[in-house]
Amino acid sequence: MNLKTAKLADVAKAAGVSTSLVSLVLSGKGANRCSEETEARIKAAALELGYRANRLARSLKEQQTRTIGLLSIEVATSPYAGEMLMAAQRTARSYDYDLFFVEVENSAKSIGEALELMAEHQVVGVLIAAFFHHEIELPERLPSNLVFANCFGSRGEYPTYVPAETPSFMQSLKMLGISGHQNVAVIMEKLPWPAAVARTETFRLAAQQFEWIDSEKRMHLYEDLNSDHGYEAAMKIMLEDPSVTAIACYNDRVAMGVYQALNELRISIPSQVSVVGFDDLELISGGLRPGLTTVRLPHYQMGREAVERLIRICEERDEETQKLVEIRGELVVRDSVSVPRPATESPFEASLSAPLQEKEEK
Amino acid sequence: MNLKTAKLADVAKAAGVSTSLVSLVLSGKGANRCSEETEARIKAAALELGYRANRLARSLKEQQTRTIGLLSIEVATSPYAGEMLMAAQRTARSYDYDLFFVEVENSAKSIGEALELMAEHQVVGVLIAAFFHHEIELPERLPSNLVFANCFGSRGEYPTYVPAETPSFMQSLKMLGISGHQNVAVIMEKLPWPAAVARTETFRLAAQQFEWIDSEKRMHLYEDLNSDHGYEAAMKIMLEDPSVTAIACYNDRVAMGVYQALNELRISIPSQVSVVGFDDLELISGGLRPGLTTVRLPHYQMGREAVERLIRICEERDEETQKLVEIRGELVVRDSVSVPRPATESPFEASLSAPLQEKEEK
DNA sequence: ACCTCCAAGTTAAACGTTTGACTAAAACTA
DNA sequence: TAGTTTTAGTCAAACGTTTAACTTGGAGGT
Repeated sequence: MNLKTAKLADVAKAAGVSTSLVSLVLSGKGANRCSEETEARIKAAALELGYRANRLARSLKEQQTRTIGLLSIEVATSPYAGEMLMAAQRTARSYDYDLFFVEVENSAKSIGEALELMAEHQVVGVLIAAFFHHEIELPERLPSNLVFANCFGSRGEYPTYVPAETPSFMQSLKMLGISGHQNVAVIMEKLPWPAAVARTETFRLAAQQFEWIDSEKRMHLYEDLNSDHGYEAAMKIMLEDPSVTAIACYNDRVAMGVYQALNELRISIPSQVSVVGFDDLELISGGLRPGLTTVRLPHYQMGREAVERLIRICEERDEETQKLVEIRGELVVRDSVSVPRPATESPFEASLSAPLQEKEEK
Repeated sequence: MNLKTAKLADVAKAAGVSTSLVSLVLSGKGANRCSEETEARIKAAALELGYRANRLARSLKEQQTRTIGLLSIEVATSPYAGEMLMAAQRTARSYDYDLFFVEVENSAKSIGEALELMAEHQVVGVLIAAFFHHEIELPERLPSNLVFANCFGSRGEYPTYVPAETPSFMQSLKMLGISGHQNVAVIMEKLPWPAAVARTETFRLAAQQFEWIDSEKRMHLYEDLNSDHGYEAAMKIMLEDPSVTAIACYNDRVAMGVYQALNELRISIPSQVSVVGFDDLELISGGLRPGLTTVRLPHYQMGREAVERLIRICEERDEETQKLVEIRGELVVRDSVSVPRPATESPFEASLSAPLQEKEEK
C-alpha cells in the first residue's frame, strides 16, 4: 500500500518457505500440503507484511481478470446517473468482479476506442449503459461478451435490458382511468425516441380502454420536450379545453412545468386537476407539492440484472435464450391524483380563497 | 476482441520476425532498428490481426499501470453524481490514464477494503470523492498517492479540493445586497456540515457588510433540510415577517419549497420577493419559473483539478505545497432576483389579478 | 588484409503469480 | 527388510510484455 507492497517472495522469505507454498496456503488450494505450524507461520508473515496479491500477475497467469468494462454513454448529461452506475458496481462487487469505467459520447468512433481500451485491459465482458433509452451506434469490432442496459445496439443480437415502456406508462394512465377520469390530456415528446413512440401508443391504448373523450385532440406534442413546454401546454389545455380533469406527462420535468401553470391559474392539484409524471426524479417528484404520482424507471434493476446476465455469459452458464428483457417501472403513488371533480364544475373554482384562508389561519 | 485477441507472438510469426522487434516497432521505441520494409510488414500484420497489447503483461513488466483508483463515497444518494465522475474520467483519459471505479458507503471499513482492492490492482494513485462536502472516516493504511475531492480526511495531510464555501455563497448574497435588499431572510441547515457552518457565517458577514436589518432573527435553521422546510419557512417568513424582500436558501431544493409557498401566497418572484438558491441543480434551478439565480458548485473543476494534481503526484512532478485548495462556485444568474419592492408595499399586493389577466388574454 | 562500424535484427531475462510435477524423509505395511 | 504410502514441502514453467545485451553480415576506412 505505502509505496512498494510486499510480494509473495517477501512473505516466503519471512516465513522461510518457498513462494509456491505461500501461494498455495494463502489461496487455500493446497489442502494439507504442509503442517499446521507452517501454515500459521505463513499466514502470520503475510499479515505482518500486509501482503496483497498483485492482480496483474495473477490475472496474467490465470488468463482471467474478473473485471467488467462499464461503457457509459453520456451519463453526465443526465440526472439519472447514479442509480445504474451504483447498481452495476454493487452487483459486480457482490460477485467478486471489479469495474473498469469509461464514459464516452454516443458515436461509433469513441465507443470503438473505448472497447479497444477495455480489450487491452482484458475485461471479461462489457456492459454498455446509456442514460436514456435509445439506440447506440456501434463500431465494427465488438466483444463477444456484451450486454446493453437502457439502450440497444444498431446491429447484432446481444442481451438487452430496457424499460418496458408500455406497461410502465400504462400504470400511471390506469391510475387516472380507474380513478374515473374521462377527460385526460397528455403532453408528449414528438421526436421518435423509443420511449416517446411507445408512450404515445400507450396513451391511445388507455384512451380506448377507458373510453376517454377526444383523446386524439388532447395529445399535445412537442419536440425536445422540457419543463417550459409543460407549462405552455398546461396553460393552453386549461384555458382552451377546461373540461380536462387530468394531465399525463411524458416525464417529471414536464410535470414540473404543468404544476407551475396550474399554480398560476389557481387550479389545485389534485382536487381540480390530477397530474401524473414519469421517471421519478426524486428531486422533482418528491420536491413538488403535492408529491407527484409517477413511475420510477427501473434503473437500479437494469443495472443489476444486466451485470448478472453479463457475468453468467462470461462464466458460460447463461441459459437464457431471450435477448430483449423489458423491465417494468414501478408506480410511485404520491398525492397528485384524485377522483375527477364533478363534470359540471369549472377547474377555476374553489381556488382563489385557499391561500388567503391559510394566511388568516396563522 | 472477439474471443482470444492476437498477441505479440502471433504478430511476430505473421511478419516473420521476433517478438522483440514487433514490440520495438509498435511502441516506436526502436528508431532505426530495422528496415522500412520490415517495419511496414510488422505494422500491416498487427493491423491485420487486430493486435492490442495486453496491459496486464505490459504493466507487470513496466511496474506501472497508468490506472487511477476512483473511490466514490455515496455517489448514488446524490443527484450531483455525474459531473465529478465525468470530470475525473475525462481528465484521466486526456492524460492517458484509466479509471478503476469503486463505490462504497462512508465507513472506515468499506473504504479500507476498497483501498486494498485498488492496491491489488496496482493503481498508481487514488482519488477519494464524495458527493457532498464532508469529512471521511479513514482506515489505518492509506496509499501514499491520495487526493480528496469534495471531502476531506480525518487525518493525514493529503491534497484536498473542496468548494470555497464562503466566497461562493457570498456571491449570491452580494447579488441581493447590491440590488438593494435590506430585509433578507435565510433558510439554513442546522447540522454542522462544513457547508452549513460556513454559509451561516457568510450570511452574518453579508448582513454586516450590507447592514441588513434584523439579520439574526431572520435566520431560519432546520436540521436535515429539505424542500418541505423551505416551504414551511417561507410561509412563516411571509406571514410573520412580511417586510422581508428576499430569501436566501441553503440550497436549490429549499428554494423549490420556497417557490411553492410564495406561489400559494400569490407573492410573485422576483417583483415582490427575490430568491437565491445554491448548488445549481439544473433540474430545479432551470425548471422553476422564473429561473432560479443560484451558485453552481464546482463539481467539474474539483474532479478535473484533483485528478490533475493526483497525476502530477504520481509522476513525482508536483510542485505545489498547498494541501487545501478551495474552488469558488460560479454565480448563475437567472431571473429570481430584482431590486426590492418599495418598502411601503405589502408583498401580497399586485398578485391576485395576474393569472386572471393571463386567462383573459387568451 | 585487417579493423571498425553500422544496419538489422535476435536472445534472454525479468515482472509476480499459479500449479502440475517432482522429491526427500518419515511412517506404515506385509 | 523391502516396498509402498503419506507428509511436507520444492522446482520450474508459463502467462505476454519490455529491453539491455548480444549477434551477424556486410560496408567503409587505412
